[in-house]
Amino acid sequence: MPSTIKDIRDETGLSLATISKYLNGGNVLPKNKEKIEAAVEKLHYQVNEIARGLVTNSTRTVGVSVFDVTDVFNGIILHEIGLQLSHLGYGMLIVDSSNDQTREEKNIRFLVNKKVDGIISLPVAGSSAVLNPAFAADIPVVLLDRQYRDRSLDSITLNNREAAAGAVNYLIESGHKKIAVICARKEYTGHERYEGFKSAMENAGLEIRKEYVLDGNHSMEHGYNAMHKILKLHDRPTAVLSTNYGINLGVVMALNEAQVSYPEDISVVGFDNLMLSNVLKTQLTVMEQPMERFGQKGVEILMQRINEKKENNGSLEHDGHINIVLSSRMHMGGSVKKI
Amino acid sequence: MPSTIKDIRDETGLSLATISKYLNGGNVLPKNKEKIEAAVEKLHYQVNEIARGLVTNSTRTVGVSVFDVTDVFNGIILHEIGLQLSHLGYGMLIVDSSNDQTREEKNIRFLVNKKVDGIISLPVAGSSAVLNPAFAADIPVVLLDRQYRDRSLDSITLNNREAAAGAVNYLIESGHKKIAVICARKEYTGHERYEGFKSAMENAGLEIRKEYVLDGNHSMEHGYNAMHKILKLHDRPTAVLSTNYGINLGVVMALNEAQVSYPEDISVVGFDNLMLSNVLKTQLTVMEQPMERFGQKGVEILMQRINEKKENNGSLEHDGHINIVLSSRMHMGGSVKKI
DNA sequence: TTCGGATTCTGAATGGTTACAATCCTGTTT
DNA sequence: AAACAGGATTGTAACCATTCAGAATCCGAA
Repeated sequence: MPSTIKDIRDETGLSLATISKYLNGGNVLPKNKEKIEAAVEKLHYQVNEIARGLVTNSTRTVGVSVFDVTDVFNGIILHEIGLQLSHLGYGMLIVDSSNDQTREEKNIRFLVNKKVDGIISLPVAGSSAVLNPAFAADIPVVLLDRQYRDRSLDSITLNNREAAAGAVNYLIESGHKKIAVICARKEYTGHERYEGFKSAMENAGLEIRKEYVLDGNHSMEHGYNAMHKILKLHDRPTAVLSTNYGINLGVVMALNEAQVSYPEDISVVGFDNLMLSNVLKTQLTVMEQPMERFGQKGVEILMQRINEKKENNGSLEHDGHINIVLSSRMHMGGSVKKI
Repeated sequence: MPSTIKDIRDETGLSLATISKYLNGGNVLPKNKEKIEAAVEKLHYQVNEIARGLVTNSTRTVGVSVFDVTDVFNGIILHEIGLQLSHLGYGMLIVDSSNDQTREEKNIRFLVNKKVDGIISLPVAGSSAVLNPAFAADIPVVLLDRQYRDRSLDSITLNNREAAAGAVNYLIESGHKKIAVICARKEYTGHERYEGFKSAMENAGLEIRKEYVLDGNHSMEHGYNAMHKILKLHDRPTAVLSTNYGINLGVVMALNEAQVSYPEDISVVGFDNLMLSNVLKTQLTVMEQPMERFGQKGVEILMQRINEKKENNGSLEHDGHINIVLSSRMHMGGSVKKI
């Protein structure tokens, strides 16, 4: 039903090659250019991307694998990636692993089958072996937010350790010594941030008390429960570091519910603001991630790899990997008291 | 680099047609079956979906257009759609409109260009004209969550009016007469829910006071500000209806901050629970949407249309449209006081 | 031998791109 | 003025990986 390049040929009397050339930005005589344009207009012609993809061996589509679509963080990054890609005329095929590595493996295989030009992965974690099908097919991959411990790959991550350490140092400078952390050590970023917390405490010669380390996962629920536990301690810390947005939310809810106010009764430093910031009477002091930069840089590096591959005639090899480490910045709220 | 069906031919000595037939489930002699399987194994052959798509004129990909990827509601629905599609061997091409109709129009065009087999749209709103390219290309479309006012299309929606009316009736049965609503009348679901509120009030012969209708958008911020406004009224309502999850969040935060407790000081009925439910000491009574059903039904109806189209060999015509209206159910929390 | 069902093969088709050959055109040389 | 060089434009035909009618072949039974 939709018109093809052959209809344009019949309409203009030109050859397929000439039309194709013009459609791809080549030079043709002015009068032919007009003929083609008129025919395209008249027949509502649109290039068939599938057919084009078959011969050029490229789909102008990148696969994006996320560990959890329902996560706000993922949402924001997807948004930015989609924006960047659409500027470049690329589409994105999104697959969701629901934090399940088996699913992730299937998803990667699926993307490879769909012949995506590249893959951006916000990995579940675990082993980089899930990416093997992509490597076997010479499809460039860029990691976002998390890295693998067993293999070095192109990646964009946050300076998680420095960020957490910075937050802790700020608390220390403000006079705090008894500092608790609500964290998720088994998650990649959670682990890194805990390590940052730890080294800052150690550098300052401060004790890390066992009951001040509330380990769980990056969720509102964990933040809420952990904060309640902290409030019940006979020897309360004077400050708390929350290592994730979900945890922030839970912390604030628990504080409100217990009618404990910050920074008067306890100081809080969190990670990421998002919509929370619009609502609180006293804004939280948080380490902010440059969310949009994740998406932008991810697309940028991936495109670089895709182009390199084209120049190498399809072979994907380069020496070494690009690891971009984004800086967080401290957003000053009013949730830390000087003591 | 990856092996093609021709490599299988060279390996087995069979013809392309026979191999293709077997690969698509046809009958071949046992010895040939073995040969093919061995060759496939040896060469790691995978069908090239692009080439197959070119000739079968189907991509086994559906386009999903969402009004905002960063919205939790969208995230959950995407998750479910992805799950269903992957069971069927379909992929999803997600495009994000950021609540911008111009972008939505571009996105639809993009999906059409990518030759998706069908489109599921959680529309921004406005005019159904944005879908014209899809109709022109005979691509089936199913609407989720929202409908257009200017054209009837296949859709899955919630019984928004009944849901809101049910919530209000429950408040009325509990003895409330002064009921406020925090809503978003310019959004599709918000409008419907407000209408439900209105008719329930009118049926009960209750007055809708202007200062009890807090109109804005479906956001935490609006819920927060509106609740604060309500608390400042000299003649406070005894109950509040929140028409959206974001609003719920803001309402709870405002109440906590003002140290007004529910249901003692004021009763609250909301929409949707999500992670909020894990956290509150007193759970909110809410109208719950069957989120997963949106995704499931959406995929189901779309597949039905795709198959109908195949049977009609390529023509997309059917008499009438399917409108599935999902029922919400009331989740009893403890946020409503009998008075 | 013939018939007929099952299987296999041939070759066209899908909608484009692209290397290379052919043609056109203009300006320069003889 | 004719011949020619050479760059720009156009056309021819192969190719991409697959599917699918329809023709050809095979094989066992009658």
